[in-house]
Amino acid sequence: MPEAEKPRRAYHHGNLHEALLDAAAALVAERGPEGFSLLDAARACGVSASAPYKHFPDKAALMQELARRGGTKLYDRLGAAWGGGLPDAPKAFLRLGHAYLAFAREEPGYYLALFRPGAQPPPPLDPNTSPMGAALVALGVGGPQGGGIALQIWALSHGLASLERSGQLPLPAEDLINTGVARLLRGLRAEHEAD
Amino acid sequence: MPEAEKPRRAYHHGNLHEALLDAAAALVAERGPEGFSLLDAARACGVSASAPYKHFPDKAALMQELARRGGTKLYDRLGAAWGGGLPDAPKAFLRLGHAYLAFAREEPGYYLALFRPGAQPPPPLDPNTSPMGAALVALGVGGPQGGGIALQIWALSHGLASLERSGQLPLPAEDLINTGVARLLRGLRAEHEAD
DNA sequence: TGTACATCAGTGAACGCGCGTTCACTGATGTAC
DNA sequence: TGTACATCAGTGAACGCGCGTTCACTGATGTAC
Repeated sequence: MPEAEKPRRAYHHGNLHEALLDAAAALVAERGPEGFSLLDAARACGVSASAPYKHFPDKAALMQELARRGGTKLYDRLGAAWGGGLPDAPKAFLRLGHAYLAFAREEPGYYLALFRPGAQPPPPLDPNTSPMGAALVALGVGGPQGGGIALQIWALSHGLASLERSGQLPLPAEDLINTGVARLLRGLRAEHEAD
Repeated sequence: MPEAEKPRRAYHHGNLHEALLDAAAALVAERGPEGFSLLDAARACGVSASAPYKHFPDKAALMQELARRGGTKLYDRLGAAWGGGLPDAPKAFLRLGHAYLAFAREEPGYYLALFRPGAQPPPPLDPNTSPMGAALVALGVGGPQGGGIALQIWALSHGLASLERSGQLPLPAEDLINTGVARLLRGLRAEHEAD
């Protein structure tokens, strides 16, 4: 295998579209949403300031696409984690929480882009705009079933991810997910047994 | 009462310092942290662009002060809500969750300033920088006691507040706090009974 | 009570900067014959 | 296989803008005598 340059990007860079999104995700992860510029992204790709306009109509469109992809990525992870709810709900919910946490950790750029303050507020649980809502609905666990247990697990995971990100959690988020989800489910079961 | 102009601000505006912080809080609530300029705040106060520099060394200092005050406000609310843990822990924890939610709703500017992404990550539970940590420690419920039950209630409240803010909650956050906190505590109790 | 003066919160003009965006262009790629 | 040409992803100079910040200033306030 002679000349084993993997990216092998030509003069035309090959894939500026993807490279810009990757760069934007990295910059958002570093500096927060709104904390980066299109020129930063272009510089990170080694390309002139006007090059991005061949791939996105403007900066907002790039951010939007970043959020859209973030939604898809999260959706995929959650769907895989849920695994049809097998072998039982507690195990599946636990995997859901961990997958959520892992996404926030491993894809901070997409995570922040997805939940950036000031983002257009999507209609509640519209599968096209609210990725977690879409995931929950698709998984059949969205809405008020179980008195909102899915939403509580979601909120717990989201809250833990957010607090961990800002360095305010003195205990491992993993452990808090484990016992937290177990407690929520146990509490729910106790309600039913009380009937 | 002749000339009943309440603010009665003189030429020297009276209290630009406070007015700037109020304006900043309102602007952050509208457009998110980083989404406003010092000139916007000055304009909102009907004052020239350079006037703020008589009260804050620079923009960052204003933001910092906003976050500091947000911390104090939250701390006060939570302390009052906890009420010494009376008459019992479940009721006190429930009030804590509701107080947290109310703060995010009624003081969105301070809430966002306090948890803005990219804020300097404070050392875990340092009472000087992590207001919720300070509150929990001061209340005697911080740290790993109860397997982190306080942290889970905090994360649940934070997650619900955050998701409500972005319009992704199809059920009332109040109800989800009520049943969520009850479930967490019931689950915790069940753990102890199993011993 | 009245005058002189220090204080200090405001003004407004000016600056340098980085950003988002445009535009005419250029050079590599891919297709038609 | 070779040439002609359309395509299109890049360049780089230029623009207008709002921002953060500075500076010398001005006018109201408060205190000393």
